[in-house]
Amino acid sequence: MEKFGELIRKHREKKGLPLRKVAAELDVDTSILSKIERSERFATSNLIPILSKQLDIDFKKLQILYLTEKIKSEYGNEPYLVESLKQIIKLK
Amino acid sequence: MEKFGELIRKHREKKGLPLRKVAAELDVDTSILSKIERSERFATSNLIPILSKQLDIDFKKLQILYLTEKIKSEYGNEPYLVESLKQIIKLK
DNA sequence: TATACTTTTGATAAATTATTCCAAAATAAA
DNA sequence: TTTATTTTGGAATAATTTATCAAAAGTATA
Repeated sequence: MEKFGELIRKHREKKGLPLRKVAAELDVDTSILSKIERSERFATSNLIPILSKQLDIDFKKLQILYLTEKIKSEYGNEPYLVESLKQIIKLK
Repeated sequence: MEKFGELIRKHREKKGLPLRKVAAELDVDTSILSKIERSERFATSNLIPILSKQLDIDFKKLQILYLTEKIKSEYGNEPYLVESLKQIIKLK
């Protein structure tokens, strides 16, 4: 599966926007966006809708990608994770 | 669904153990265990196996309960959470 | 009631983790 | 080369989580 960072980089480059410009819209330092695009760190959740809009990426797609990576990185090693996730889905 | 804290309290009382005793096994202050039992805070994940053993609670059951509550509290309000969880399950 | 014991509460502290900022180095484009 | 962009790493900051402690409240029993 395509990574979050790769996706936004791809879209940013397609639009010919420099990190500098997009980072300004997000109100973060260029270095932070650079790290996000290279998966060196996670975006904060408030950035998702802005990225979606600025880069014309479907919000649902971006949000799912974001959550998937975040939760996997945080809980990926926990035993019985899948069972737990199924439980959460059932309860929703 | 029964809460994590309720479950361990139920088992602790069934065994007639004071908070003090179980807290000592967990190497935490009594007040912390009290708060965990009343769902005022989460257990740390290293406590789960100890609780399981000391209180004769099935580890799988306890772990799933723990993860379920933790993830729900952290991500419960995120849009497309269910879709994301399904994605994670699929990838596993 | 008095005593001992257990549990709860809340405030503060400590520790951990996440995030940001900055500057210099590296890379790419003009 | 020059200019702009991107990457990198470290230091600083902020935010969150977790722990500690002491006092108050509650419970049980003599």
